[in-house]
Amino acid sequence: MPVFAINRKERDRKLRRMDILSAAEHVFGRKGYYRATMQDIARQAQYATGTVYLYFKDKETLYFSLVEEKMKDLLALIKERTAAVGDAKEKLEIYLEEKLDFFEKNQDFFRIFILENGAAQASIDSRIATSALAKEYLACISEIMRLAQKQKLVRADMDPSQGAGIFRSISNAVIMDWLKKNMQQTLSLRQMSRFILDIFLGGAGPSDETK
Amino acid sequence: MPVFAINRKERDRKLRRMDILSAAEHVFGRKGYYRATMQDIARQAQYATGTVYLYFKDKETLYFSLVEEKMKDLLALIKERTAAVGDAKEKLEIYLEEKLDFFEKNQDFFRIFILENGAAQASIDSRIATSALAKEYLACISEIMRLAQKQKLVRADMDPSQGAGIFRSISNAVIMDWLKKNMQQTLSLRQMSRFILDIFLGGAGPSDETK
Amino acid sequence: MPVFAINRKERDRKLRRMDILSAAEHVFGRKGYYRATMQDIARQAQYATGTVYLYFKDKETLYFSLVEEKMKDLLALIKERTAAVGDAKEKLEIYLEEKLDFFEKNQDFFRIFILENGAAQASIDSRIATSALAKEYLACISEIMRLAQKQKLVRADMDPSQGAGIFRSISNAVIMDWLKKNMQQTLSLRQMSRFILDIFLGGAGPSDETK
Amino acid sequence: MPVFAINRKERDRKLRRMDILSAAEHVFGRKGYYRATMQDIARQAQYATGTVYLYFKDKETLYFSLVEEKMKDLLALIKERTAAVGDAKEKLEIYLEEKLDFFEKNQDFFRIFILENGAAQASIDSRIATSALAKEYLACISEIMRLAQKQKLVRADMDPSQGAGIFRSISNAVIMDWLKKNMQQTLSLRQMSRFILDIFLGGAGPSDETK
DNA sequence: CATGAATGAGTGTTCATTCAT
DNA sequence: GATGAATGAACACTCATTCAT
Repeated sequence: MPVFAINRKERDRKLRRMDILSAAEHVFGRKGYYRATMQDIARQAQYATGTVYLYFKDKETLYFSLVEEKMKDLLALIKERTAAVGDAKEKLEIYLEEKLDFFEKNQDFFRIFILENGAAQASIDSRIATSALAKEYLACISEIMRLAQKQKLVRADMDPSQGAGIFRSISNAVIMDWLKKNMQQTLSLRQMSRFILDIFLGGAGPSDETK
Repeated sequence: MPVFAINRKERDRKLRRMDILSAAEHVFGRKGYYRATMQDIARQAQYATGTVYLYFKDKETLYFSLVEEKMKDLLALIKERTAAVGDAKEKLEIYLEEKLDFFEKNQDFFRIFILENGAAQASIDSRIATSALAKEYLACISEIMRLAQKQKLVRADMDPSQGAGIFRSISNAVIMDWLKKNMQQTLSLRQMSRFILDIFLGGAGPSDETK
Repeated sequence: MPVFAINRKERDRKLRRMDILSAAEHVFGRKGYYRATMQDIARQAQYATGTVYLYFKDKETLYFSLVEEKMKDLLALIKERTAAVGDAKEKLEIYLEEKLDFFEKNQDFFRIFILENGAAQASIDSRIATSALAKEYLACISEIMRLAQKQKLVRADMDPSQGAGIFRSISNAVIMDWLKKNMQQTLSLRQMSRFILDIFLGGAGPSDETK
Repeated sequence: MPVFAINRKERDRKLRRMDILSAAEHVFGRKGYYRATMQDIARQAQYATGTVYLYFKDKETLYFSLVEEKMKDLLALIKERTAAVGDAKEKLEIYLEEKLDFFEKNQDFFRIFILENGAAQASIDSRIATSALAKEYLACISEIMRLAQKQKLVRADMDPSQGAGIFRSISNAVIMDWLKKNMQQTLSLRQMSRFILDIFLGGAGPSDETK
């Protein structure tokens, strides 16, 4: 019984934690870090202000927990599904599909992700710059990039991490574009996967067929 | 003589305004909008707090003046130099060179630019989203993109504004990369121009020569 | 029990609100609106600065809440007690007694009241000029004045609202005088009621008996 | 020549001082002491901010100089004209006429005067409370009041200073009323003189004729 | 554990006053 | 003397964080 009780308690605790993270995602995603208040988030989660502090030490911790956990989910999905295949092009396709699916379902988070990227890269706010997960995320793409070079899918004279940065940028740009143009959601974001890969590998120049 | 005096006054006023804008660029570029305080900026400019308010109505106005004026400078450079040529590829090259030169000289501002881009795109903070200049900037690249399509430089089945977004993303990614890796500044950023254009037009796949 | 709990909460909230209003009365009454700081008031109420803002949106709101609520109390007393009688002279007597009693107990507020009157009449500060309550207060006296004219207590050739203004002025002058001379409080202010009425109705000329 | 020069200088200085006082009257009269800024006043006077400080030590001094000098003018007029007559009633009439004339010509100042009265009486702001002139003004009316009692014009059982206070209050109330109702200025304020005196001496009760 | 009232440090902004020109 | 740009102290208000209930 005590075991069950503890389990229930822990489970409940996790549920509440998730409630708060969801609320935080919603609020941070709409207002950004500074304009979001802890009260906004607590209210959104239907808890009292103080309750949030039982689950997260402070605002910053809440924010980074959110970013880290979402990124971890995404990264886990990607790693899991790409691990199974050996072909670099297929890995890139899977990576894209997972990412697009993920952000189609987590649009609030995409806005956070974009800003966080910017802030991290610009090294404004000490913050995430040092996040292990952010590095791992980059490393994961870089790894695929290296493989792609070995398989002659990607030109050899390119720093894999730079390639990863470019690949990520293009996909982010396309997601952003989709978010703005496709507010009505008639078209699935996932369908952009092939287009992104084409652009990344073949560029925006006229397709080979035209040649 | 009074005419001179007036000129001197106006000139001095502009100089001081520039001092403050420079300080703002420095501080906003390092801390971001919210963590930067008006005192930080005043101190950086070696003025008293109140003095800043003689030149800018409030913090927001200071920030947007900075963004707008820098963007205007950049846009003016680009427009002026691309206007002279008719070839789309050459236009893209010039665009890149100007942009790279500009951000090599304005690294603090690049960080602001990136964040502002993110915020604007994510529609967080009403802010610049509606900035006429930001739109003009986008429109300028879109225009070149349209021309590039007409000249068969870029595939026809691509929304010009999306193409512009992708082009901008790639160049930003490369600038970011350069900023991080090239802190020692041994390599001129401008030299990345050709690389970026290659990637954009030809993709990251193996170069044609290898085929 | 929950019902009780809610009642207790609301009651406590009202009590705290009153604490703050009392402190505000004290401080505004001694320093006036502009020289009083929110910290003064918070300290006087033995709260932190921010606490005041939990009960009042801003300084202006606090000030006007104070003025309005006190005026409402006074007006309610007067209306309630004058409603019962039909004789205009008696109404004026009751009005005076209530007003004198009220300001004897609320001397800090009398100072605010006087200044507010002045500011409102001088139309300096947009402020209370439009206060519904201030108008109602005036209207209430004007109404009595009209009745007094019908009952031949007051000369017919006088604008009731002007009569009300004069009546109020005389009573304020007497209260002011009492406040200054009677700091020791040996004499009840209420006892000036008959004197004020005599002056208003019969003037400061020699009494009829002497004729 | 030097004598003339000095005279001219002094005369000019006095003129400029008057310019500033006029501007101060205008601005203080419309905005009140705290909301008026030294820049408002300087601009109104068409001088630079610093110039005001060449003539008045600080804001408070400027304000009190204004109040004192205007009051001195009024008081001088009243004293001069009442001195010539021996009849108390006539003195009161003259007093009223001068006061009404004065405030008809100095409506901005009347607002200041009213507020200052309130503030002084309420002893808010240490300020004028101790002003010798304000006391002298009161003393002057009190003196007339004493005479009026000796001449059986005013009932003997009334403190002269209180009588003065009441007399002043009634006249202020009437001026206020006139200012509000007579914005179009069709009726001269001076014509209210008899009415005020009637009210003060005979009260608002039905006139003797009706008896 | 949950609550939300209380806290008070921190920031944007104003404006009386000074002083170099 | 006149100017008005510069100063910086002062204040209203916000919000992350705490803690008594």
